[in-house]
Amino acid sequence: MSDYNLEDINELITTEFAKTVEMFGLTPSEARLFAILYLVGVPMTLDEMSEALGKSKTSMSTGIRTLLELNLVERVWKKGERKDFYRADENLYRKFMSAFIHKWVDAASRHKQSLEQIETMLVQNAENFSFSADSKEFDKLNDRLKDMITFHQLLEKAFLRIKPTASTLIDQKLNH
Amino acid sequence: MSDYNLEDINELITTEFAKTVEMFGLTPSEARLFAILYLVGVPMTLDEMSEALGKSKTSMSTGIRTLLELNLVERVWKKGERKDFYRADENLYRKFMSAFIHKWVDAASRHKQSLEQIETMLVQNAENFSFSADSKEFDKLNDRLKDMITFHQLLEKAFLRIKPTASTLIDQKLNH
DNA sequence: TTTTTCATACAGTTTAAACTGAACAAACTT
DNA sequence: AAGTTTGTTCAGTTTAAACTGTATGAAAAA
Repeated sequence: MSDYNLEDINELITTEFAKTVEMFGLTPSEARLFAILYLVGVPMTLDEMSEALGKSKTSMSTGIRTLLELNLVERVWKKGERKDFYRADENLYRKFMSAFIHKWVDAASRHKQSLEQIETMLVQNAENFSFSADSKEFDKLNDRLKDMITFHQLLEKAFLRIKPTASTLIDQKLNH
Repeated sequence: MSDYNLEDINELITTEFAKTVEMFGLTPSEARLFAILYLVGVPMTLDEMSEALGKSKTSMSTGIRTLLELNLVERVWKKGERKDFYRADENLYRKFMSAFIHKWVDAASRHKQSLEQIETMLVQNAENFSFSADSKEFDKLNDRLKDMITFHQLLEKAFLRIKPTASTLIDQKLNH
């Protein structure tokens, strides 16, 4: 039988789990940081993370800030301790889905608005193009813009439909 | 009234649309390439793309290959033409959702399998840890592994629920 | 108050990604 | 067959991202 020690296994799990975290748009470093934080389970200090990842404290500081902004990690206060402690939330699915959905819906919505503004602007300037060789190009652009805006609307809806709680999925299972 | 020419507006739309495409994990260059391809509407050659983006033909070649692999772009054959032509599919939503869902479900599934293998391996070596100080660590790891695997299962399901056709969304609208 | 301990800003360095031009190979033209 | 045209490979370069160490400031300890 192959024999691994727990450290090796920890390493294997971290590497594998980090890959999934990367899917959510995090960099390899950020993903690995989160993976370790989650696997360790107990809150860690910047120095401990630095030690665990073999990277500078500065890197940990910036990395943890990203994770904080995404709300994937939280700072915990410990009595009598001066250092900051951070821990990864237990509920992986809820946290990731919330962060992910929020980020996407938000971006899709903003980009849609921008395109709508461009469309308005284009239509306002319609006369400038209507009597020239640009007429056909104008029509095509207008057409494409409408398709893009529809695309963004569909994206928003699709991502909003993903419920950030696991319970919803279980409910649906029962309905089958 | 502000006056833009069509070229400026084209530029605006391209830039804005590319941002959305980037959300799907494409690099800024790839996203911009797709945006132009979509906006132009007609199939383009590598040289035309190179001209339109102000980048080398080599870049276009590698960029278009990525888009092809994601199935976001297709090669079209033109009678009497020696050059390759490429066009972006009309149906944005369907294409992007298909590509996206496939990529994600696939990755989630693979990573889940890896974690399951590690879990099996861990349990097989359980005796090695049961009588040592590692016992508690072993339990924690095992626990974490189970949570991760569940997380991956939920991810798979959640992404599979996103239908890659807009019609589904319309149907749901009617049911309200 | 002075000293220590911590997190973060910043400038400089290292590392990785994107990009380019020359060379090549395959397909076509003459 | 010889010469073009076209897409891709590859080595080298440029550009951008990641990372580090020193410096700074804030908070706690002495």
